Amino acid sequence: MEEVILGFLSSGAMTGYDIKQVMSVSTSFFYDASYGSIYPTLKKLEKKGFVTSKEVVEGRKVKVFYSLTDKGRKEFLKWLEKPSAPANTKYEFLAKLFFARHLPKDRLLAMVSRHISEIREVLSKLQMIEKEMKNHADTYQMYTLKFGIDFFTFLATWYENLFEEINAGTEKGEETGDGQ
Amino acid sequence: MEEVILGFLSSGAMTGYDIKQVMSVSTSFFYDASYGSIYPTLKKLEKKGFVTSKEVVEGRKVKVFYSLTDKGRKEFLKWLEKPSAPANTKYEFLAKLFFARHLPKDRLLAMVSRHISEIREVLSKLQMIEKEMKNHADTYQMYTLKFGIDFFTFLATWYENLFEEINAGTEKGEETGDGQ
DNA sequence: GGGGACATGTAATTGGTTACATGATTAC
DNA sequence: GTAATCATGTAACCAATTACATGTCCCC
Repeated sequence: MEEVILGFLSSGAMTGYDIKQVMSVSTSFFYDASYGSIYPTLKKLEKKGFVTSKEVVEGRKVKVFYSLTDKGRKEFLKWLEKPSAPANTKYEFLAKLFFARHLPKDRLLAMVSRHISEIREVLSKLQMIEKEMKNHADTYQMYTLKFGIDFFTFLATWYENLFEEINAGTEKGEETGDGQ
Repeated sequence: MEEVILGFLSSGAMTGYDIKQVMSVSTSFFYDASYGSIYPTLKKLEKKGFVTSKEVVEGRKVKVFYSLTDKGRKEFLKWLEKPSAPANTKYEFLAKLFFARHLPKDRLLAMVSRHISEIREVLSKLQMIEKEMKNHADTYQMYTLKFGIDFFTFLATWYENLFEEINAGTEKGEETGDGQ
């Protein structure tokens, strides 16, 4: 988290609020944070000397802008090159699929199709963002968006296949639900 | 987490150690936990009345077996049908890709290929598990494994494409690295 | 004057990890 | 006899969320 915030600040001073806004339209599908995490993290980063804050008065409102220090930039670049595991732990829906033998098939099918429509929702949101971002985002930011779109497309088709397979099983009259 | 443990117990009494073992060969790529999480969770579940424990003496060793109560089974089934978001937050490598403009391209390419080989490692591990599991896992457990294999295959090909695209860009002599 | 977006923050709690501590059993 | 794995657990710590608290600005 700390490093991601440094990353956002690497293209200029921002407020905590700004960071949250930018996150929610650019990285939220693979990296998100709440205000309750962002603000304290910024203070922590300041204490560590990775960022500096500047209060800017706008009318009678005071905004707090944070900017990277050299030390902070170094820290960020160090993080950037550090290898990171492909681990993608905690996918709740899949955990449910793992235990799906305890569910009657009609309920399971309902769950799967619900999941598919949620995936499709995210997908269309990402596609809208992609259109808006085109031009004023850099190549790599577009790649990550592309990843999101490709990934959720993969998910949608995967679960559509799953639906068909389960459905085919049902028609043949397999065992369903939880007798225990 | 609590519910996943209930899920494991739904097919019979197990020790905390057993749960961890089974997890690591069946769900670890989408759901994992440490002993320091499993044991306290089991005690918590017992306090809530979702499981009961039984100490079984084996030689001079004492194993603690946990089993589901009716209340626990109900809780588990309730969880199973509750909708869960497709959110897959915190994918560190993608966050790094998002900020990759700060990296010289050769370093980025090295990172990507490193990531690809880590993905391939997970993939071959999953394929081995699939062979072992075939027959003594149920349909749905095989589906989740299949998901893992398909997902990591997707990742590998996606990043291989990315590698080629970045590489093509380099050859044309694009801007590289971080001047700041 | 009320609702929504702007803007900043704290406190309580949750959910987990890592490291530590301990001891038995098995296999070499 | 010693290393690996089996087996259980606790304490310290950490990262992050939710809920709360406060207030401004702007538009209808």
